[in-house]
Amino acid sequence: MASGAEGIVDVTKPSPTARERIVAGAADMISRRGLNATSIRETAKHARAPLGSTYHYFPEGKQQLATEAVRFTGAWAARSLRRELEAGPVAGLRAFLDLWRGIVVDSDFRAGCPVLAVSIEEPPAGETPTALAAAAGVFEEWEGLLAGSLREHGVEPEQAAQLATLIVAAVEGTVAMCRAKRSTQPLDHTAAQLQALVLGAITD
Amino acid sequence: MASGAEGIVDVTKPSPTARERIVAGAADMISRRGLNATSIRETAKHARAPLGSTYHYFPEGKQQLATEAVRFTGAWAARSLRRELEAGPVAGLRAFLDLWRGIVVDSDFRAGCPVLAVSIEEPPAGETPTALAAAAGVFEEWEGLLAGSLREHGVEPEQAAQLATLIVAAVEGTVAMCRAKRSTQPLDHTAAQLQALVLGAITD
DNA sequence: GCGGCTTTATGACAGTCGTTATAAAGCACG
DNA sequence: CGTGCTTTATAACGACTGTCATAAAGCCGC
Repeated sequence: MASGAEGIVDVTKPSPTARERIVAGAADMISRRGLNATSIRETAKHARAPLGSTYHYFPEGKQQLATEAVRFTGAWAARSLRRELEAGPVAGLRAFLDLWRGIVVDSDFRAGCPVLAVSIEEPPAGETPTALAAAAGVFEEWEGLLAGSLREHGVEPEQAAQLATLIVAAVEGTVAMCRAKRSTQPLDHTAAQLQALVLGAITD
Repeated sequence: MASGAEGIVDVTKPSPTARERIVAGAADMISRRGLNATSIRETAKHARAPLGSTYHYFPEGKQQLATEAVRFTGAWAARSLRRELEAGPVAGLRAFLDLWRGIVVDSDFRAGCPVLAVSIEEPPAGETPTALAAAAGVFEEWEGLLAGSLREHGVEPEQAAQLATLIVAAVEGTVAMCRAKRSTQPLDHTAAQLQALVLGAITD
């Protein structure tokens, strides 16, 4: 059975609740198949939870589940990013890259970023689904963390914001390219370029 | 009705055949909803072609249609890229960025890149769908064009290859971020950073 | 033990999906 | 006129979808 979710699940908690398992499993499945191809039935089965439970925990249905999956992944990456950024932007960048490299490699190039997957689903006319808004928020959180660290190391605010956007966008795009090519070479290329870029931007 | 396909269709050809309309429409729909959410029925309706015609022109079904849609988009972007790169890597980069900016803006942040959309669909166990392989080929073609131009302007081969990967990945990721945020600001950030990067890398 | 809440279980609804089969229509060529 | 090929039309197949309703089970504090 698909076992990629374990990479995202917080292993410090020994026995996650059924609700947490559903969210983590949904994040994993969305990162593999996209939002539309992820059915609530399989999500429940993947978490060994009954279908009824899904609508018990997420009464607003699929949108709510997707929204929580996006936020879950966002917080998971932000946690790691925040921790590693204490050692500076280069260390944070490396951690961010390694995080997604792990997802891609461990899944044999079958999983990626669920936030990206949700971002490229066409919203219904006239409205913005909560999951899409959550994806925008996650991107902003990641960018904010990176930009803040860059500023703390002497990068001008505007330059820091631009560079943070580039980092997040490049990593997301690179993960997708790695999946298509079934190779980590794009990640190697992007890592080298981004590291040199950050090194040249900071003042220490 | 959705009218984003016109941006991709070659307007120099006055009356595209039914087959071409189906492919262009499929590329547009995949760029909006992803591969799985794009049904053959709607693809046919979108191209004002009967469902039966779809299986007449694409006897291998959805995979074949997706493959041709990916290649179609890849060739369309490569054509523009090749033309603008004659004026140098900076001009090529700008054209590549503007190309996708147009898709995003004209669709009111509802469309993106179908190549990326196909790249993030989980392949069936053990095999690589032709559409996914086509996506990898398109990425490689775009990277090759950019890297070649960079080399012609004095960039070392390895550096050129890495920078080309970064450009393609960043643009793809940025387009997705623009859709989530419903804003072109990510593209502005990425454009500024990539332009400065290319300018600093070339020798003229 | 026992009400009252949370969670699970089961089944059904109307709809869409990819795909195939079969037949009708359009149409160029001799 | 007719023959043969391309294209369209229509219907059907089994499978899957999100969602909801309803009932059973589990489990808490009292």
